Amino acid sequence: MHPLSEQEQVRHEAHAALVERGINPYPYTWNVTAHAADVLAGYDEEKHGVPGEDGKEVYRVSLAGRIMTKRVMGKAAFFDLHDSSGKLQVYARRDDLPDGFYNEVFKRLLDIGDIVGVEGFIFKTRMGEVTLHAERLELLSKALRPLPVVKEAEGKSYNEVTDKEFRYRQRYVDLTINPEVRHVFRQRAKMISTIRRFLDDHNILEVETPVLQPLYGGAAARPFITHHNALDMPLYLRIADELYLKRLIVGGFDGVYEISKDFRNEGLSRFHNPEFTMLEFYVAYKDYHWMMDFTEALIAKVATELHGTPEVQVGDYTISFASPWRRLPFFDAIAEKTGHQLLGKSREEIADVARKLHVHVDDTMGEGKLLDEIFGEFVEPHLIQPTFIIDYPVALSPLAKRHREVDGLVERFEVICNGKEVCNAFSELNDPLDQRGRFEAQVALAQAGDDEALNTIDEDYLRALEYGMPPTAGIGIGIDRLAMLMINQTSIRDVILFPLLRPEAPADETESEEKSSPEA
RNA sequence: GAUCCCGUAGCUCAGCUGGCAGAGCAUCUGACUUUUAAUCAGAGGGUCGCAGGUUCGAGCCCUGCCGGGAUCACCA
Repeated sequence: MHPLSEQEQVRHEAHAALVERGINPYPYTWNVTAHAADVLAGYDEEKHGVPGEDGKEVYRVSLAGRIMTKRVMGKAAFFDLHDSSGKLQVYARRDDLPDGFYNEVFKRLLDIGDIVGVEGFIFKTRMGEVTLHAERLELLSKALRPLPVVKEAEGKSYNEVTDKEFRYRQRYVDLTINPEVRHVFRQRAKMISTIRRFLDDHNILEVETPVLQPLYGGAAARPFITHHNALDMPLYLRIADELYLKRLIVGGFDGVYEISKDFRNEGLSRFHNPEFTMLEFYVAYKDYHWMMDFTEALIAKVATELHGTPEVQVGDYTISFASPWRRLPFFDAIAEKTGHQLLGKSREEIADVARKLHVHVDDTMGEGKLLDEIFGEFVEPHLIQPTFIIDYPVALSPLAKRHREVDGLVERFEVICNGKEVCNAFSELNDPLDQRGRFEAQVALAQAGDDEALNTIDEDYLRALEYGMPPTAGIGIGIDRLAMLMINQTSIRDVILFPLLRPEAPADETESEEKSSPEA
């Protein structure tokens, strides 16, 4: 065990003293009849009175939560009880509690951070605060570590824990002391349940497909590799769900969706966590035009559920998710921002323009890559309101269907919002011969050294397509990035409960060294 | 992977030109039966991220390492 701080020693001693008195510091249940927020909403000064007051009803409740502040004044005390809904002040009086409890247990052995159950009646103090007058008070869980104490006055917080590392590593503490963090994750949950309900209501079936895959595909990214012992074979953690979900469309479902963790073995940043949540769905007999209408409706619905309006404040911008969103062809977007129309231009012409625009160019970059660079630098960061960028070059999109009118393009869109990609969707490529050709082009790229291109053709996926996949529209939506927008958070780590961090140094160095040393 | 910034008590932070390690909250002792950042009186609490170096002397300067943040690179 780590060496105990002074405050921890005090708490360990309190724990022992409680046991000594026959009080179990970790009892089994407490009958909760109300939450703090219910009480604050439900108390009515006209109607409710203290026991013995004529013509008034006594509002009795039983709550449970953490002691977060303690103001002791001799024979009576106030403390703030925080539960999942908020906080309620409790008034504890020596003479209203069992003999000795107030002086010897409450004052001496209960600390900030301890979880307690309180039963009593609600009244309003002289200062006008709705308060629970305790008639019964029990310890439900002793906190052996001191919780950082955050004080508040007139809407301002003092001594708030600001250290991001502390907050991410000990998210349980972050959630306990920062109510706005709980709010973020409630909003995230609401966002996901809204999406689920919307898809369910449209008869799109929720399915589960493999996380462990013998071949990975559906995106360009480096995978995590693991190993199955019994089969003695490598397995990859999925980087996307796409190819399995489309097999299910082949199988005859009209629509399927999956909300899943995907894994990409890449760097960490404000926008990237190695495991992240992806929503993908595929709907038969539809194309990307239908998908744009559907996506607008879905995301506007999410914004409205969360905020009561499709307008969302994101950083300095007010972003409106109300439909319709602007639909802007990829090449027109580049033309608009740079003045160069590159549609139909050769690789060399595009490279010339890129050089003129001071975009880094080298010989290994194909035209797709060059266009992507120009787009990423001159267009993407400037699109704040949600915008459909449509009709991408074929080279960038090995799983998308060729454009019905324009040669060299595919029917694909991305939604860009607040300067970042949130969705990627296509009319799905269902021609097995075309798909084989695109896979072969990927393999060629991989052999040329692109470590993100697929290096193996998924023959089973092609076999599925050869049986016939109906025309299908499909989309992937990055749930974490959508959450960042919807909840106005600037870092993906603030919308993921336990983001990946480097491991902490072992608490006891000497012990682990002894274990790992063969000579010890 | 690169660059810049940060790491001091449980928490928030100060620490000057290198000269005894500081404050508020929390903790402990005492007072106080409607307080609310409760108040009043007193006390204790430190591997200054880690390891070296320079110096009579290092929280402060130098080097390396560890951890975090931001930006970039990477990222269909």
